Amino acid sequence: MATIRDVARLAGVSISTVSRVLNKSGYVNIETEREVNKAIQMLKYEPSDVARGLTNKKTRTIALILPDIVNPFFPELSRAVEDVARTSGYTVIFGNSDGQANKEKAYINILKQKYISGIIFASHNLNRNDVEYLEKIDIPFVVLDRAPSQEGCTVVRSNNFEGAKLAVQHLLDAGCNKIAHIYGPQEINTAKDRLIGYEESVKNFKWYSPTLMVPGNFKLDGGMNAAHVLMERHPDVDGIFVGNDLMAVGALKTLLRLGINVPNQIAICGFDGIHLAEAVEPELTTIAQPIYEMGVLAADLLIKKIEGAEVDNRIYELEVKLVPRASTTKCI
Amino acid sequence: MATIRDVARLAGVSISTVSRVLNKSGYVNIETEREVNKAIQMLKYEPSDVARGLTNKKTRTIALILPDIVNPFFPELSRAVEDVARTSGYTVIFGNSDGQANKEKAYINILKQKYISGIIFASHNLNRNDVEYLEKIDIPFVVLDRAPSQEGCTVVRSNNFEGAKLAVQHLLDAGCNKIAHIYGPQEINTAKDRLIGYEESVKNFKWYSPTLMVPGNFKLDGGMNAAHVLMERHPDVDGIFVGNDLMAVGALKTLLRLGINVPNQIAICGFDGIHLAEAVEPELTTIAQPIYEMGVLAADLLIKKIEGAEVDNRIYELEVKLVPRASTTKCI
DNA sequence: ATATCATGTGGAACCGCTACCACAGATTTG
DNA sequence: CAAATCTGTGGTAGCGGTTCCACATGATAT
Repeated sequence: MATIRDVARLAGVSISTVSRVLNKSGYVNIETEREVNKAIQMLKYEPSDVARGLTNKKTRTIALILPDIVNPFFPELSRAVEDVARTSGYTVIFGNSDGQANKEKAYINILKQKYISGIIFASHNLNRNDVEYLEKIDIPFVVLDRAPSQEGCTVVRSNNFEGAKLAVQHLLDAGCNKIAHIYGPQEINTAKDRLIGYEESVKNFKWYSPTLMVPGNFKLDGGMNAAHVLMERHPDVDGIFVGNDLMAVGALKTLLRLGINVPNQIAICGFDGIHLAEAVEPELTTIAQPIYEMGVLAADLLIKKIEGAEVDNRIYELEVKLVPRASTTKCI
Repeated sequence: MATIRDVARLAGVSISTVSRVLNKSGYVNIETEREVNKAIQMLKYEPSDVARGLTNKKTRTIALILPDIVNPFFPELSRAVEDVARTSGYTVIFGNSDGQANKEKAYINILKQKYISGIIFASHNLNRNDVEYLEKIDIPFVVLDRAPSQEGCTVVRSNNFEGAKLAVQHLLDAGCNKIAHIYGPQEINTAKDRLIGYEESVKNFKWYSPTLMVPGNFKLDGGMNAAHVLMERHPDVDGIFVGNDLMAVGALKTLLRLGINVPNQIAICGFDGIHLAEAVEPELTTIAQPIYEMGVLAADLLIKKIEGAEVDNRIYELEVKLVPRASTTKCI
């Protein structure tokens, strides 16, 4: 591994000069620059990121902390982040927090020691303290989905409330007359917003009842169980808006097993827009979040912050989109 | 951020001594050690990984290069790698190569500059040159699934050949009398092994014909298309062994749409054991690879190599397991 | 009693790079 | 024409660690 000294020696200049051409900083004679570049080529020299990191306190590495990469929402998001990072010359470290605050804290610490350039938190548990700490140690960060109570964060998310209304409206348009909702853990903001959106949309219907809202855990089995509960409580529902696609697929399974025709007897609409929704039969209608775009935006914002550009510390809200598929297309 | 010097000053010793207690190297008086530790605690000191990296050429960071994290096989694998890494004090960088050799090369270069400690390649395109290069620059690595032609690599994979035989046998046991196979890209070793396993198992049956083998791309749509092709060619098949779960789910979709009863008219068996197989209805019988264990093993082996332990450069082959589910459980 | 060795500690070079400072000659400026 | 400014380059002090070497004791061996 050639070092900057080797290049300097070969080019017959000082290391300062090499550093200058490397960083395009300060004055360098065009001739000299050519010589240096020639030497760099000959030695196949590449500056050590680690040595740079030591002086700069920045390592062109960003971290992505998410609850669990196995949850199908996150791979696509990660892909987006990695794509942006790579093309911008960054590298990405990923960590699973399982939504546990201590794992997150531990990661923050490790990342600090590594002079990580910035962090993206996906649906996590940051609190005021964490935010203050991150600001104190001066690590730029962007939050996905969940806005810490404290203002002053850059947050990327999509419009869950409107999405929920969209879902209900779609089910109504599809001819449903009694629409239930399976909701996710209420500690999670997105789940809450979707629940509120549902409630708001249906509360004035005569058929509305609070018992139409059944809790789930945002996972497959949660959706399966919730659908069972729902069928016992309200055998007459003919439409279900499920808080996320994973649970919606679970609910679909339950209904199919019960011999219920989807969509003709009961229509289902999910939320998220993950690929899984297209894998099942009938394919799942869903309110699609622009997952990839969210990842891209988060990564872009983070990199802007890292590189010192002014970034509004506000909530960047992206629009969701109804994707109608077979699970809500009743055949007359 | 406290540095080692701060600790030394507070403890009233030299930085050499602090370094010694940090690394438990050399002699340190038990008293002194206590003092130093007290100072470390008081200052909340944590050594900088970057500075350490500069001297050690190692950064307690491993990289995981995979084709595409969006492919449902990889999140689980990644999770395993990250779990092991974290508990061993390592951090993981991940990169998507899309199976493109140039992206892989680019990553190797970047990782070298970052003094990465080691790399795990998942189903990638390493060739002799790459292997030689990695050995030359002395970066430990482990390969998943695909063994580069050159020997001397540590490879983790599962027994795809036996798995395929298991699948065929299971379909036969389930009462199938004409079994087709949808296979994956033959550049991929695993796909090839599974195809060979299939062929070997069925070639002596009178119903066997090479046209029972239909190509797919290891993706959902590939499975869908292949199933169509198959149904036109051989409307009388009553069992399909599909080269991976993703395509199997696609095939299942096609069959269901054609109004074919699965498993009664046609039974389906996939390969991989990804969660998706349980999300569909009927649930998919599959030959499960121990995905998580493979990740754990790969990470363990890599870390052993990094830390200088002797690791056999051989193929570590794990057993697959038949997981019978509804898609092959014919009702009489 | 002297040589040898295990124990304990500090000094300083070095890892590879950046950035500040100093210096010198060429150009501008007032 | 002296002063100020621009251009171009080299020297060197860090960044925060690790590690080798030197040195001082007290204990053990010969």
